[in-house]
Amino acid sequence: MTRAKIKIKKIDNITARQVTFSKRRRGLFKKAEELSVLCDAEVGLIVFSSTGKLFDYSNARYVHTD
Amino acid sequence: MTRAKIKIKKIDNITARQVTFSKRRRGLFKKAEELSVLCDAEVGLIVFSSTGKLFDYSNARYVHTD
DNA sequence: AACTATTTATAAGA
DNA sequence: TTCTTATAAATAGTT
Repeated sequence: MTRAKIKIKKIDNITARQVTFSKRRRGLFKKAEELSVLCDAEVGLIVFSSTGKLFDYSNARYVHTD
Repeated sequence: MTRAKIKIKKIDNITARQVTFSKRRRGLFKKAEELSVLCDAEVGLIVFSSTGKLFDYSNARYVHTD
């Protein structure tokens, strides 16, 4: 996606994989929040890194329609 | 983000909001899948549009560590 | 639904 | 891990 185009396949090198995870995780959560705000949508996002660390986001509002 | 930079605030016009929702929802789900593949992460994503329509993604593998 | 000018995300490197 | 930067990707406004 930048200096060089990459293939979407598991990154073998552990260090490189962790670096990419940090960068893309941030981007993903940012996009998730933008979608919820711009479009008045409810979004829930859960990510576990390959080392088992949890990251999550939600803007859920508890609503019932009945 | 493109022809013009936008503010991240709720889009008032319903039609415009739906169009943006469709475009950005696709982008978000694509990014979610890319993260899971590239970084061997587990990702769960749930989105409800403002009209209550559900969209979800998960690559979860059921694992236990004990 | 397609187009395209621009913004944004990001791979590689420092 | 944080910054830089060149380039790929996403997307706002338009048609």
